[in-house]
Amino acid sequence: MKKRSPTICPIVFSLDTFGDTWSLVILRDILLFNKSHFREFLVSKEKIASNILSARLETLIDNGLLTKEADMNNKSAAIYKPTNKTLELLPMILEMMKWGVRYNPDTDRKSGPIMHLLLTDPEGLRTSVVSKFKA
Amino acid sequence: MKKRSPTICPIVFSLDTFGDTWSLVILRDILLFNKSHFREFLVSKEKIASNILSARLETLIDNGLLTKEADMNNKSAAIYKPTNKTLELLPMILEMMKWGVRYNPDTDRKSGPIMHLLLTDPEGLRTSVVSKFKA
DNA sequence: ATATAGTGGTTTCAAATTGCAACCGCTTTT
DNA sequence: AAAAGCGGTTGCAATTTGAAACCACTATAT
Repeated sequence: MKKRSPTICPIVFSLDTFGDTWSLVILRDILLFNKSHFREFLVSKEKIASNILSARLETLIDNGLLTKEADMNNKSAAIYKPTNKTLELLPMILEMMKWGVRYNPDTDRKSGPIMHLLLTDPEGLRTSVVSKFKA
Repeated sequence: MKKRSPTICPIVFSLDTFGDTWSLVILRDILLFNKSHFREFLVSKEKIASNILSARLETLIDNGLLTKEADMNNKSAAIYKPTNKTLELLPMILEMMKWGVRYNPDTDRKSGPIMHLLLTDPEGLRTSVVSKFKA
């Protein structure tokens, strides 16, 4: 993943931190779809390649957005979790989703409680995601 | 710029629409720094190459985020303007900026009224940007 | 204990994208 | 008539991506 030099612009900083094709897809899977394992990220509809996934997880950890810890139930398994830095990204992610729903005619509006909450009570959705990981 | 297939996910839709390395930098220059000409985008600190700029402007127009019109003061000049679709992206952009300011120690917090407004009255900042283009 | 399947990856390599630099045609200014 | 401004395009090398195969280790089933 390409990097620009240190920037004074908050937008560019954000783009350099998570603004590639895959990082937000991974964070979505973690924050909204309760995924935490390498293999789970591989099977999402967007079909990320395992080498790319590996690289992105590494930069997300380097950027302080994810932690990696051992799964105590399975020595060969790793668990990826969001940090506070990532949870504080939720307002932006929810605004992005609102915009996406508004302009993407293919949006899956009905299925699942997430889309419904997004449109009726986004702040409630945010706090419920946060509390899921603060627990 | 790479594209994924039609998606039901609002996040992926957003990423496919403006989620590359340069689109939000261009939109920032237009929305916040009052730029509208090709040459103006070229001289921003991030140093976008002219061929890439050309390609991005084209996809932004194709995606309905920009319009291109002739500059009546100069036959060889073009003016790029944001659409409503872009103005509705401001909530997301402002949340992205808030997060960037919070986590980027290099952020230029003092200079210019934008950073001050972002932290004290983001909604006022949003409406002032909108009215700038609705006028 | 032995084989099978699950886990988190790495390696290889071709194809696509990016980025730099030079160049271009048209218009406006001097 | 010359020079500078405008919005680009072209050519090409370097980087990044993506698909597929492969791998070492762990856990499970027989």
